[in-house]
Amino acid sequence: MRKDAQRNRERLLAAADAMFREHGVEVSVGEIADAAGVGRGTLFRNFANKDALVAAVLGERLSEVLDFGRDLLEHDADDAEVTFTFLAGLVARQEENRALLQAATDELFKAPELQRAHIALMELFGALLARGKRAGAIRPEATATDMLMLVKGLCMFAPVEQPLSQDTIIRHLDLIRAALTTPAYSKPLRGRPAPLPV
Amino acid sequence: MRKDAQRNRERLLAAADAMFREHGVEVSVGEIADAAGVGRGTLFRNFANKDALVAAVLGERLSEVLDFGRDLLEHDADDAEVTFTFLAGLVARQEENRALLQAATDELFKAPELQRAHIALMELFGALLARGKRAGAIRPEATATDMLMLVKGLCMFAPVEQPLSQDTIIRHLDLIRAALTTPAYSKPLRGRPAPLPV
DNA sequence: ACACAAACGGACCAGTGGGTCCGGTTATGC
DNA sequence: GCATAACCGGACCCACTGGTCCGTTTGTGT
Repeated sequence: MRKDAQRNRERLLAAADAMFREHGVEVSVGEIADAAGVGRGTLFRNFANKDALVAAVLGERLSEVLDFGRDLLEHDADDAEVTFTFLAGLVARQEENRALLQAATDELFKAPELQRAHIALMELFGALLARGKRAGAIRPEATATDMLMLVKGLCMFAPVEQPLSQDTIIRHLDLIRAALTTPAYSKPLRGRPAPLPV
Repeated sequence: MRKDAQRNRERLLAAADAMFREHGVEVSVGEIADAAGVGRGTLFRNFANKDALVAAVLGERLSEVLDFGRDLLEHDADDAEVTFTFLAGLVARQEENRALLQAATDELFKAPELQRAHIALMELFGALLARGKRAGAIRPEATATDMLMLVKGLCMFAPVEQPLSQDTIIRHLDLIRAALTTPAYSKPLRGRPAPLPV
């Protein structure tokens, strides 16, 4: 592979990533190519079609999340809290990834590379929950799927163009906590009046 | 207003409703007009633009939900459970409305008619929760906004084309219940192994 | 029955999307 | 430094979208 080719591929990935974060996955391939400073032709030579590009970027993001979670699993000693530490961290950097997660349809996950990532993610969730359960902090019946649901709910809550307020995020994290926590460990939600407009 | 005009308007609303349910709010106006058996011109004479059509249908759906909730509020005596009865009912007919709810952006809610509906919805949520709290079943800090978040999370969980399995729905309802319920009232989630594929 | 406004519907428009193609350019092995 | 294949980029293509326009049809009041 010629090195200019590789450089262009990286530029494309970086540009796509940036555009997806900012404008959602709907941005046109043209805009991405422009942002990367290459022609459309180059884009399609590197990625068979737009979905392939999305999948590639999503794959990168997922592996970051996996790294983060595994690191936590290895170095965080607090069994009762790891899950929530993880979720908080996830959400902190989630604002950037919301667009991708929203685009993460089943269709996209047919790519074998992403399938592996997904399985790995579920295993990670399982491992985190297991520690919480061992400590008696997480309901024994809670599953990795539950956790995925809750996180997805947060990501999907609003369209990408409408960034989530800090308030919304905190509130949502509290809800997730309440849903997963064992009664003995449950803390009251932060009380706050409900603002009427969405 | 000529009566054929009115008939066409109703046909359009019905067709739009059906198409939105089945294919999501992305269907083109052309398809909607075709399904209604009228020309595009007729569509745009009744609704200034596509958003107006979506808003009109969404308004109808919302008012159904409001009716359902208010009825429950009036006739269901079980304070501790009304909220969950409502949610279960909502979700039962939610499969049909998911597309609309997913399309319910802030942009859309600028229509004053929808703004009123939204406020009414929040008041309904508030009233339902209030009864639960009175019975000690709902966490006192839970707000209408929380409830909206949880419901939205369920609706947004997957794209419209991918119908939610009964399993997913039940599971999600359990999570919502866990998140809103007071420890004293909490029941264990239905335990079920986590299927790996999304 | 008739006249006429109201309503119709589909041809049409401009804009935008993903994806292709090919004449020119550039890195690389010799 | 040269030949050559890999690689480039943007002009181009077609499908499709929301929205407009206008010649034709149709309901309705008299």
